Amino acid sequence: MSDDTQQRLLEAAGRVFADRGYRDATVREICAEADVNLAAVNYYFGDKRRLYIEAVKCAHRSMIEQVPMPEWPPETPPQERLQQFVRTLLNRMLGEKNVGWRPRLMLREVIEPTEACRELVDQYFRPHFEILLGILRQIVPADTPPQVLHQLGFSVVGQCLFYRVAGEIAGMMIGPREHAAYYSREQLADHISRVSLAALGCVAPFGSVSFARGPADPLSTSSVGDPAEQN
Amino acid sequence: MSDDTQQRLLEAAGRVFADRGYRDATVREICAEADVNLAAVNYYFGDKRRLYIEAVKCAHRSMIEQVPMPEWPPETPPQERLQQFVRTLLNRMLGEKNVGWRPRLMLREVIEPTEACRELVDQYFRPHFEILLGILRQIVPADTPPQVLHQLGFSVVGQCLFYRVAGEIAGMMIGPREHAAYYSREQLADHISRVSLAALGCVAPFGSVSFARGPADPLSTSSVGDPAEQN
DNA sequence: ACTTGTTTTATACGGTTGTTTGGACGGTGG
DNA sequence: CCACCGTCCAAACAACCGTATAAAACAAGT
Repeated sequence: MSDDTQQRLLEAAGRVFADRGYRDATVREICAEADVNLAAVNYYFGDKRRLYIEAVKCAHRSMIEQVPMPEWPPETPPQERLQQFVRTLLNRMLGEKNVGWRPRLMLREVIEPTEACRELVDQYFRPHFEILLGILRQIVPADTPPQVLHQLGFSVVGQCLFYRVAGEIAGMMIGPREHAAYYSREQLADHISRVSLAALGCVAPFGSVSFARGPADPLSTSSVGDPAEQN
Repeated sequence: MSDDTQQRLLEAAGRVFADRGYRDATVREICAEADVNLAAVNYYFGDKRRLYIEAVKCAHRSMIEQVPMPEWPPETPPQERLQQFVRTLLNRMLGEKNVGWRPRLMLREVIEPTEACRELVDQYFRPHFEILLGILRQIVPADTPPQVLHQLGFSVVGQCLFYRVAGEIAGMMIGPREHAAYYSREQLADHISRVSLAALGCVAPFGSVSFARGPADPLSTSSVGDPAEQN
């Protein structure tokens, strides 16, 4: 039964690559973690590089089925879809309880793409980005140029990615108490959804007060009126 | 004069560490780049790790004076300040013409903080974040809770950070033509400012047309959006 | 039981790494 | 002139890396 050791090797490789990086991770440590012989990596994958590539593929494959995208009934309003999309995205990026190494491994691939990257883009990132674009298309005017739509998508994704990339730094800046009280995944997802929907004009903006008394701008006066928020 | 070789060593270390990573960068390559003897790193810094720490400090120190924050006259409207802040942030993150290694080095430190990190937070990130918070405070209502303000700041920073972290992937997804046409720093800064200001209610939101003439949408008034709810 | 093919093991090899060392060089004060 | 001191250099060191190999263990068909 080679399937067992091969699978165990893939998972151990994913873990070690994720928190040591490609060069820092040694095949010896990976094999020790997987409890297989040192030569197994050469026997099954031939190479450290090919082991890495397969580990990345395996990681993203099992992450898809771990946190699947929600299925919406056809009449679900786009605002609700966006909110749930953000929630799912954040859950994937921050990782589930004991598989936190998977998103970390993918993040490394995002920051400096290797050979495993193109497949990751085609099979993982682009399909999900298309879902997001589909949601946004239902919200913005029909004549919105595609590049604007794309950058809107990147704005949503970027807000989520921030807490994966700089979460530790953010925690340092606000202190542990505020972090513990206001940075759960649900709270973050709610905030990001609200910012995005406000930018899209679906919910009330954050600073409507100073907007109400701003300079007479034909664009802004004709837009969203004022949801009675006069604090 | 040791000061010369020491400084040259620091800069070369910054460059090599930035695009090779800590472990991948060899002291041999650093010394070759700096055109000094291999033993110099041990003579001046004692250790590879301490050389790295000093290189990070040196990098962020010289980056501050490279792209300074704009000085605003006291009556500058916060909208304009935010726009220029985003522009500066983006310029720093994507790097100036021939010093692109500095932000890359700092990004590595953000993603997995080491010993040099706390100093970076105290001297670099927090002061600039405070500037951003000061701008936002002038826009949102006075009774906005601090944690909401902080997360608004993170939403702005996150949108910028995205193009530093995932810029390559983004380029893969949209194709080289759209990237060349719409992803200059000025265009990205304008987009991010517009999204942020729209979320804050300072400019018209993106979906105002479809929002204004759309069917009486129950969501925008009752379900998701009503700002009466407080978390 | 013997052969055949697959999987696992122990061990070895060449190369690269960070670090150390002993001394050469070149000014400076006595 | 000489000893001194900070700086630099070439060479070497021990440790560890990825990879290769040959033999052992195993499974299964005949």
